[in-house]
Amino acid sequence: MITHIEKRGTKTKQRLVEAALVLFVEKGIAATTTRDIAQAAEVAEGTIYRHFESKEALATEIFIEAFSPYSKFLARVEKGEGTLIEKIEASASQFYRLFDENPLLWIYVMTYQTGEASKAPAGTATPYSVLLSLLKKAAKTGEIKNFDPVLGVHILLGMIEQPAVGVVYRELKAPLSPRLPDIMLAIRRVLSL
Amino acid sequence: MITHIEKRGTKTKQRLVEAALVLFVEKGIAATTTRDIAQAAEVAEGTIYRHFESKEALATEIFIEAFSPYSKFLARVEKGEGTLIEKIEASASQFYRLFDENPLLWIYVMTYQTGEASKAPAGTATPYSVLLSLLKKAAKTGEIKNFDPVLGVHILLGMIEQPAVGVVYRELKAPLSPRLPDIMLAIRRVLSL
Amino acid sequence: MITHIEKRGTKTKQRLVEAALVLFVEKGIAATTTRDIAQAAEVAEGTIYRHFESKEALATEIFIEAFSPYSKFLARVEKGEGTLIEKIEASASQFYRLFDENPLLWIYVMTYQTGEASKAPAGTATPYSVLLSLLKKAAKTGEIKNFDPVLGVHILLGMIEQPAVGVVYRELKAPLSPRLPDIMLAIRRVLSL
Amino acid sequence: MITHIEKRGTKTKQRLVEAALVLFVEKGIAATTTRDIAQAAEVAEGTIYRHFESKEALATEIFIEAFSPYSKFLARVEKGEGTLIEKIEASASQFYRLFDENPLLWIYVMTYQTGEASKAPAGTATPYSVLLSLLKKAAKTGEIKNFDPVLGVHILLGMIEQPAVGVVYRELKAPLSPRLPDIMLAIRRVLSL
DNA sequence: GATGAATGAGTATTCATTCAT
DNA sequence: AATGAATGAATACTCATTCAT
Repeated sequence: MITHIEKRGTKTKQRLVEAALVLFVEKGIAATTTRDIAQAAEVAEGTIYRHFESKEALATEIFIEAFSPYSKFLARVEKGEGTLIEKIEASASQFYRLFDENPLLWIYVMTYQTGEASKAPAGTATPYSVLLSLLKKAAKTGEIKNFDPVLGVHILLGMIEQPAVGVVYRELKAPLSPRLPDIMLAIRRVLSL
Repeated sequence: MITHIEKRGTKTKQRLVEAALVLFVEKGIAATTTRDIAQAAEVAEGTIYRHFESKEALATEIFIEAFSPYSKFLARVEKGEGTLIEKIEASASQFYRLFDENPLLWIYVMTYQTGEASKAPAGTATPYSVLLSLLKKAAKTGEIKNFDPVLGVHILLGMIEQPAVGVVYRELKAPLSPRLPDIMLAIRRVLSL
Repeated sequence: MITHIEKRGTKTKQRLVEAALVLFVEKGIAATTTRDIAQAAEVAEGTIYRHFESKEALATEIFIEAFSPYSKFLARVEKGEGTLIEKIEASASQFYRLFDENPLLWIYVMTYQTGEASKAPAGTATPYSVLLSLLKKAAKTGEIKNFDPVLGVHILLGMIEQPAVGVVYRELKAPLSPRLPDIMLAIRRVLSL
Repeated sequence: MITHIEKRGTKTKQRLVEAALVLFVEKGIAATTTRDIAQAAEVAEGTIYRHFESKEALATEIFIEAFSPYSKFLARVEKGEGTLIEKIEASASQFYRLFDENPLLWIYVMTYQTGEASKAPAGTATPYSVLLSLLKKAAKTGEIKNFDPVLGVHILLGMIEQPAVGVVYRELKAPLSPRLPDIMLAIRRVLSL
C-alpha cells in the first residue's frame, strides 16, 4: 500500500527525532553517537542520512523546529498590546504550556541555546531580547523604576526558567503551568507592580 | 632568581588545568580533545597522563577543587547563626566573590553540576540542598508564608545564578559583587521580608 | 561469473582471520598491531571492529574455532571403544591430519593454549586431560605398569607435539602424517606395548 | 660506606633482572611494560636504562646469561668421551639441575629460544644441534638403526623438555631431577638401547 | 647511580559518514 | 527509503626512552 510506505518514511524521521532528543538531553550532543541514535530508533545507521545531512543538522533541526514558533510568538507579544506584566505573563505562560507538552524538548532547547551560543539566526526574538526590550520601554515610561534593565532581565529569566530545570531533575512535580500564578506573584513583587 | 625556583611539575599541572578549563567551558568536556588541551597548555599529550588519570579525572578534579570549599562554606552557613535573609545573603555574596575571582571556573562548576548531575558525593551541601533546608525551616517558624519551599528554592536559585550567566555572555559587566544589593532587594521582595 | 556471487562480508572476515593468523604466529599476539592486520588483509583498520569486538576477541576466535572441534574429537575418543594404544593413535593421527591441512593454525593453537593458559572453558577436553585419563585407566587395569601417569602424559605429549614444532621451523619436512608410524612405534616402546 | 654503594648498584641490577623475569614469563616480553618492571623492582623507570640499553637488551641479557653456560656445557658433552646414551643423560641431567635451581628462568629460556627464533648467535650449541649431531654419528656407527635422526631429535627433545612445562603448570611436582631415571628409561626404550 | 617529569611516536578503538545493493 | 559493510580520520590513552637534576 502506498500510504503505508509514505507513513513509514515520516514515521522513521519522527522516530529518529524522538530517539535523538532523549539521548541528546541525557548525555549531550557530542557524547551521543549516531550508533546510539540508530539503535534507539531501531533503524540502520545509514538511514539517519536519508533524513538529515549530519548529526549536527539533526541537532539543529530539533532546536529550530521547537524554538522558532516560540520565537515568533515572542515577537508577536513584544509588538502587541498590553502592560509589561501582561506581556511577561503571556510569554511565561506559553513557555510553560509548551514545556508541559514536552519537557525534554524544552530542556534541550534551553541548554542548546546557551551551549552552542546563538545558532539561532541573528535578529531572532529570544526570551532575553524580548524581555530586555520590554523592560527598557517600561523604564522609559516610568512603569518601573530604579533598575538596571539588563540585570532585571537576568533576574526574571532565572525566575521563569529555573523551575523548569527543577521539574526535569524531579525536584518539582510536572506540570509546570499551575505554578504560573505563584511565579507571577513573585515577579510582580520584584517589579513592585 | 625567584621565578627559577618554581617547580616545573606544579606549573605543568597548573597550566593543564587552566587550559582545560577554558576549553571545557568553550566547547564542553566531550568536545574537547586531549590534543586540544595539550596544545593549549604547550605540553605533549602524554604529559596529561602524568598528572591526571584520564580526561574525565581532570574534569572532575577541576570541579571538586572549586566546588568542595564552597560546599563546606555552605554547610557552615546552614548550621550557623542568623536570619533566613542573612544566610541567603552570605551564600550569594560568597558565590559572587568567588565568581568574580574566576568567572570561567564558576560557570564551569555550574554547568558541570547539572550536566553530570551529582558527581559530587551524596550528602555534600549544594546550593539547592542548603536553600531548601533554610526555606523549610523558615516556613515552619512562620518567617515566610504561603510558599511551596521547593518552588521557592528554584526561584531564588534562578535569581542568584542567572546573572552569572549574563556576565559570561557579556550582557552584564563584571564584577558581579556590586550587584548583590540589588539582587538581595529583589529577593527580599519575593520573600516579603 | 561465479566468483562474483561470493559475499563481500564473509570474505573480509576470512581475510582478516588469515592475515591475523600469520602475524600472530610470526610475532606474537601482543606484538601484532591492528594496523599490521588491516594492512595485511587490505582493509581499513576500522573494518576489524565490524567483525570482531577487539584484537583479543579475534585472537580468541581463531583459537576456539580450531581447537573446539578437535576438543570434541578428543572427548569422543576418550569415551569410545578401543585399547589405550589405539586411542593414542587416533588422537595423534587426527592432530597430524589437521596440522598438515594448516600447520600455522595449529602452531598457533599450541602456543595460544600454553601462553594464555586455559582460555578454553574449564571442562573442555584437552590433549593433556584426555591422555591423563587414558593413562590412569590403563594403569588401573594393569595395561601399563610402573609409571607415574602424570609424568607419562608429559613424555607422550612431548613426543607427539614436538615434531610439529620441527616442521614449522623447517627442520622436518611437511607433511607430518607419514611420520605417524615411526612416532607410534616409539610410543609403543615407551609404554612397553 | 663505599661497599654499600657498590652493592646497591649490583643489587639494583639483580632486582631488575628478577622482576623482569617473573613478568616476562607471566605475560610475555611484549606485554610487559618498563613501568611494570620498575614497579616490581621498586626503582624509577629511568633506572632501567642505567643498567640496560633497552627493554629488549634486558630480555636478551637474561636469556644469554642463562643459556650460554649451558650451551658451553653442551659443546663439551658433544666433544667428550662416552656413549650416546651417556651423553644424552649428561645433557638432560644438567638441564634438570639448572631447571630445579630456577624453573622460571628456564621456562623463559625455552620460550625465548623458540619465540624469537635464533637470537642466540649462529654456531652456538643448542640442545637441538647437539642432539642432532650425536644421533647422526650414532646412526653412522650403527649404534642405533632405522631412524630418521631429525625426527628422532624432536621426539627426544619433546620427552626431555615437556616435563619441565608440566612442572611450571603445576601438573608435575618440582624438583625435576628425581624424574631423570624414569625419563632416561623411556629414552633408552625408544632408542632400543 | 638514581630519579621522575616529559616526550612523541604509536596503540587499540570509535565514529560520522559514504555507497553499493 | 532503507540497509549495513566499509572507510579513514580522529580519539583517549600507553609506552619505551631521554634528560636535567
